[in-house]
Amino acid sequence: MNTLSVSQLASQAGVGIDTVRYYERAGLLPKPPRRPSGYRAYPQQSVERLRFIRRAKALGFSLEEIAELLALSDRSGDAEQIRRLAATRLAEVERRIAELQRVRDGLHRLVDACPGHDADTRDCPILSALNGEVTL
Amino acid sequence: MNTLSVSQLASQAGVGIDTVRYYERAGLLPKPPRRPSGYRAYPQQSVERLRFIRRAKALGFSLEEIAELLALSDRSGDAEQIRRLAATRLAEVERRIAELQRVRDGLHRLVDACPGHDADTRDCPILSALNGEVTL
DNA sequence: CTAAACCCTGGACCTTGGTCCAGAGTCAAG
DNA sequence: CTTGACTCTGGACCAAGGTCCAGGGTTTAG
Repeated sequence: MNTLSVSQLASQAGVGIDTVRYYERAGLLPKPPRRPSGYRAYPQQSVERLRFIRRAKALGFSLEEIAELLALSDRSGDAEQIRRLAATRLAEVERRIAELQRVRDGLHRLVDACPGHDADTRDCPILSALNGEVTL
Repeated sequence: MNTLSVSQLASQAGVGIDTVRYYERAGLLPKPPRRPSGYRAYPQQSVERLRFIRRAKALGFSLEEIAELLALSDRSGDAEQIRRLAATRLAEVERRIAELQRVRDGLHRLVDACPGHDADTRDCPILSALNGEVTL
């Protein structure tokens, strides 16, 4: 047979069985035809669809956004909407990076200011900074 | 009276009432004395403690790590342990930034490759990339 | 004195992306 | 035919960090 059981699909796509069914519930994976017993019988295509999801997830798209990408990709319309989704994601990633860089700089100053051993917690500059007594 | 009710404390520290009680349950805020009615009566100090928590949270410490910082700060021992916690956090933030930069670069390539309008989703390079047909 | 505003507790609920389970049915090998 | 592996469903549960609610008691201003 050239259809796949749920466990075959899962292992070929590198995800868990429960994940496959979860994606179906979430509308990311179309409901597959069933064998008379009720077992899911996936077409080979589904492997690619799951891999698409994995790649998009790796780029930080939420499952909801991925559902949108898939819907657009299924409908064959204007590529502009796809570009917009990616650009939005990109902007958010850049915002997040900038935020983390601020956090990193703050932590850096704390760590650099701390003498390590030879200091008591009572006058640890990290604690002072967190207490707002000084601004590093 | 120079003690604070839970709502006074919350508003002075800039957090929600429920958050104060949540922090108490989580062990971040010591259980305050109670008035005969059972109402919590916080010392002024508690405002600073909550602000400490807010600053540490802004630096990406989890509540569990903050509990540790507070415990160390209460005990007055060696500042080295504090430094270690901050350094660990810093390393993790740096790891996360590097990861997001990879994501950003991937998204950048996608967005740059997409012609926007004038292309059909059938040959949108973003979808091709997500489908694994090409590697940008 | 009364009404509004406050506080108490314990527990339910939220988000995201799954993971696990019980109880029942199905399939393949020997 | 039996045994073990597989599958089905619906729902519970997890992390983290809160947020909200009901049903009751308290406090305070007017």
